Amino acid sequence: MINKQSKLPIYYQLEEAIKQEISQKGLAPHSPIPSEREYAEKHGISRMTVRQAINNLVSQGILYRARGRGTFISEQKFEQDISQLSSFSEDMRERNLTPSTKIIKMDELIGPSAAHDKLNLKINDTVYEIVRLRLANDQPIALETIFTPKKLLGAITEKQVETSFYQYLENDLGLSIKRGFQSIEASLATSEEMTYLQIKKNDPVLVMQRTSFLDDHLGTPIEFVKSIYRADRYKFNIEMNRS
Amino acid sequence: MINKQSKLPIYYQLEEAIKQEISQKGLAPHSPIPSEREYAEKHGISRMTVRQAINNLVSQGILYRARGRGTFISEQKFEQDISQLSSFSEDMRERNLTPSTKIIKMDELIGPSAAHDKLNLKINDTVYEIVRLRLANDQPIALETIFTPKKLLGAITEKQVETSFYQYLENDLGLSIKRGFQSIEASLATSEEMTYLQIKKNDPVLVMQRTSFLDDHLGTPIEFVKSIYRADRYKFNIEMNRS
DNA sequence: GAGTGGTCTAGACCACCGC
DNA sequence: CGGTGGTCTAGACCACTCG
Repeated sequence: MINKQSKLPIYYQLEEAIKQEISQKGLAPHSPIPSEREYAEKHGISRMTVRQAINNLVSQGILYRARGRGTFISEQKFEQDISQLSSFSEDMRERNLTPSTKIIKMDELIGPSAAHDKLNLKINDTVYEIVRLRLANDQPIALETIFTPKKLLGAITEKQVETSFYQYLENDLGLSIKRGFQSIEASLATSEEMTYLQIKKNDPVLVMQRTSFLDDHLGTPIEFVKSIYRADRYKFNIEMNRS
Repeated sequence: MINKQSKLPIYYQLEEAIKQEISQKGLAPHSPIPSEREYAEKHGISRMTVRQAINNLVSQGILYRARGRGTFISEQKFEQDISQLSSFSEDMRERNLTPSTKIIKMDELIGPSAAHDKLNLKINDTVYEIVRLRLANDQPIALETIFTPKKLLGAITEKQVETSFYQYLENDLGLSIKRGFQSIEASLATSEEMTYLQIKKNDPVLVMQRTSFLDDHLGTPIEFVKSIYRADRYKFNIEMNRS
């Protein structure tokens, strides 16, 4: 129900109410929901407020409108599922695998480097270099090298990067990641990579490089990471929109 | 200027006017634009209408708001640039390369197949199988096999798939593609692939598989394509949002 | 305190759809 | 035709930011 005294905006309460209504009644995709005027009258609110709630649900891909006909429930979930920038740990959990990590190396880099470039840093800024072997269900999947600026992280210990680096940034440091740019190519493993990943000469690997940026309207780069994935155990899945 | 007699909505005219204002005055990212009340008064329209225009520009990533401070211009382009589902031709042009195509094979498949599964078809539906070698600046880049349902395309000729298949679907058939789901993995080329791509044994390749869906609220699958890319000449670039 | 965006109201007219 | 979403108005009060 809508509570006009609540600190939460009415349109937001209505959004939640509509979402709940859909899941509770188990409404199927393409079933109509009540009209905007019905919602307005039922809750004693303005139609414009109803529209704001519905607009948000439409842009979340939960509803769609048809002029002259009504508002309907979208095809399930699909539209929300546009693939998100996700960490290795999140990715593995989504695949119903248990992620784990072995830290190989932790260093500090000073002076010019490719990472300084990618992270848009000055020459005398310090960069952490963290090399981790990532496993799923205890099987090696990827060898990952993270570069991240010391001035944004402060002091870090091995403990803090033993699990999800994104989780550390977001939950412990309160940094919010907005977007990432990544490239994916195929290659053959180097001998060091072969050792850690337990693969043979001429086994192909996927090389993913990513730069992630903060949600601070300056788009500050927060990490540059290069990951080598075993091609026999990993495949990228991406959902994309057109236009 | 805003024309209230125009058939175009006022908010849309204002959107265009603001975009033009930004590019004409060459306003830098993070500069403020006039307040909502200023726009309303200046054009003799309601503030809610101004808000609708600005909301649209915000969701297009052109502007951002800051409560109590104002509305500002976003960091250039970046936010709009979330990578789009694009065809080989579009992709190559974006990389300033000239795409071309050699058709290797055109067939019709009947009976059960992996493509029938991916395209959600019945057993006795006919599927076109089109194999094309894709080149950029006359260098072979990818070997591409498209599966697409005959019942949605009708009769097709080699001429029609000599250039961009997406362009053919969209411009000639008036079909609108909404989204695609793709996977990317690394592999070694088969001997047939090696021949067409002019690569050697043990040269790695990228294998991309994609299913594309129409914008028809049923999300009808319109193509399943498997492409083999030369790893030395091609790399996927993807921009993604988080949360 | 003055100005900003965030929310909300109670109407209105329109174009479109299906019967 | 009646009902729908699409657009628009002319106000209002709020929370927030900044000088």
